[in-house]
Amino acid sequence: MAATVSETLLDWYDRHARDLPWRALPGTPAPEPYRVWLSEVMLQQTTVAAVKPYFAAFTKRWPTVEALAAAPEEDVMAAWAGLGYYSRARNLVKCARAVADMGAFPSSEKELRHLPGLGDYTAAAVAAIAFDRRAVVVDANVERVVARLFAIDEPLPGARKAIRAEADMITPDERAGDFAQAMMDLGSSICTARDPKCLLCPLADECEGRMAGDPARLPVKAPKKAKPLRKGRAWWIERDDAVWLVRREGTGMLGGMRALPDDGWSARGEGEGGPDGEALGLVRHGFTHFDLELSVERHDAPMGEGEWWPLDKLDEAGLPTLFAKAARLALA
DNA sequence: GACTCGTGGTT
DNA sequence: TAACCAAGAGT
Repeated sequence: MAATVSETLLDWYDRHARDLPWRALPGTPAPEPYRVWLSEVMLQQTTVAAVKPYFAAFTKRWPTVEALAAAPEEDVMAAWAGLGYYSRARNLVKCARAVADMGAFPSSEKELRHLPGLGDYTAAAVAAIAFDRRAVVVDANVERVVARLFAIDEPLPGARKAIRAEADMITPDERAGDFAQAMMDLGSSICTARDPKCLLCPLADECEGRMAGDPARLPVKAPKKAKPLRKGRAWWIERDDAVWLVRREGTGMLGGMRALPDDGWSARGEGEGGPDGEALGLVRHGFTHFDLELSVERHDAPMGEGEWWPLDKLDEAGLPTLFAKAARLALA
């Protein structure tokens, strides 16, 4: 009898699994749920290479979910600075505190799904990887592998329902966590978005997309809208070897993060004016749905509520990358 | 379903 | 180099 997709893939995973800091190698006990959850949240829309140093820093500073739950939110936000999608950090604290109150992470996908910051993907991933529960784990890798394996021509996001149904069909009752990670390893190393390495693929013989002749065209996606260019201004206010920093509003762009005072470019398309200062230069920064050209200007008087932050400790301020760039420009 | 929400690496 | 892309969630 021919091997099933999951058998073939798990056999491949046993031989080729990537060794990652948050992962147990095949055949060894599952990692602590805390580490699985933390890594999965960090990995949302974020590359493995970007996550590694943050995962190391977080687990060293906060070794348990209880430790993280006891941390001031401000410290967690600053530690997250540079990783992006800052609502993840806000929800990380909320979730840690909820779990600490519960006593432990719940083990079912349904209960996990109710925790802040855990959507369909992350709830399924934690249930499968940390608790060895059968769960259908669907991320962008799985979508791509399944769309090709079954030659699903319907464009995303409409195809999600069909993709999930096929993923459910091939998810095994045992080792669902390894199966999920195998699908993601396959998607990131072999069944890549562009130029898939079909000659190395363990599933090549049964891949309908490959048989159809052009697997790279799958999954079909709707064209993206062009990103507009917004312009804004930010002020570098320096006094006695310190700079004036503010904290941004709790939600929205870079919400809850320390920042330079600015003209409100994020809330509107254009800034709201403000005092003229000595021009220090322009910072270009790309966000998900627009590009920003930020004019950094020197000013002398504090603006709004904020704090004087010592320049020799600026690295610890937790500035998101946009403002870290602006600071670099001002100090150059 | 359509938008918002970061960043850095790859092609 | 501009475009594309990455272990998505919340509204």
